[in-house]
Amino acid sequence: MRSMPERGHHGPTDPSAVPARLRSLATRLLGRGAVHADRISHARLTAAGATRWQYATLVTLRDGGPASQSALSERTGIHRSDMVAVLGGLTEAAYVERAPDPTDQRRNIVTLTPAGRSRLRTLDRLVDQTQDELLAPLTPTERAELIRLLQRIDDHHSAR
Amino acid sequence: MRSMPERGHHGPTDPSAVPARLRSLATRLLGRGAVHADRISHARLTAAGATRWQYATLVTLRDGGPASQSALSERTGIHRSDMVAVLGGLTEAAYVERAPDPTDQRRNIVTLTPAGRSRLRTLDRLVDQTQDELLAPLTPTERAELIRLLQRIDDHHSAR
DNA sequence: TCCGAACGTTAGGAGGACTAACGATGAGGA
DNA sequence: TCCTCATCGTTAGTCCTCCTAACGTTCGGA
Repeated sequence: MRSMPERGHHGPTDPSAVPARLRSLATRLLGRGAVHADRISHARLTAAGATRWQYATLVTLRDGGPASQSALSERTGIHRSDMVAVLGGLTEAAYVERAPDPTDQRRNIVTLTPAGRSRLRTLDRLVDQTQDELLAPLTPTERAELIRLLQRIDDHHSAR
Repeated sequence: MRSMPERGHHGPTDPSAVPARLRSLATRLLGRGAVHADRISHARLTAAGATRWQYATLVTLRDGGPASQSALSERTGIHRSDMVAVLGGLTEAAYVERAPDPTDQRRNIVTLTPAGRSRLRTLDRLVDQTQDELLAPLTPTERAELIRLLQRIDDHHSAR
């Protein structure tokens, strides 16, 4: 059924073998955390035939209503050159409609379809599961604290 | 001087435009945090002609003494197929020596040279600066807490 | 009217994390 | 002892994400 190689799992098997200096580097921990997060969400989403970028785009359309591609790009953080293919896939699946903006010929207006809205509800549940799997070792309080700290870092480095 | 394109900075300029649902996803925050971390450490390290992988390898040698390539791979989390090139670069710069293990012809024994040890001291300072730049918006207590939580996640998902 | 900016699009590159496969070597069991 | 299987270093190549460069079109301000 699956032709592509399973996304594997290398990395250290024995965490205690990792030098303390490396183990406590925030840059390294974030990188490794992202790898775990990728592995988990990629697995769940591809099993449903979706991608992270598609999900982010659908959420943004539900949240902010119809928008141009560059607005979607800005809000999702997905590069506008990558957004093209994302919307291509979503349009093909009829989760989204792409029409020229009558007031500005340069823009497309992207709209969420009912099918897209329904699809999004499915993906919402899937994404909730990925959060749970990723944060499994943390208590609810710790999860909230982690998210808060990560938001602060993201906001700081995204600003300007 | 630099022939390669500067690693830019796209992403949302206005964080408030990002849907709340996306903004609070741990998977997304980790991904974005890793991007910021990458940008910062990549910038500082390439300016010094080094890479993250080289640094991790040097640290591991200082911490655990001479080791085979597969041991280094295990301890750093760098894939053994990538370790080849890392050690190639370090050997060429004479920061490291690679000699066949007399007790096991399959292995190489990698040793840190005095030059490598000195190089490592320079990089240590650089890496400290990257941590500081990345974690700038957090207090010392928050930094420690973030690191602790990220370690828990990494340990959990790295185990077995 | 002209110039510069914005928009969507295509092509492509860098870097990280892998898989697959190879030859050589080692170790354990029949 | 012989055979089998695992391990080691190595090469080649894949996938994904993030990002640059350039293009033609369209808009808007001086």
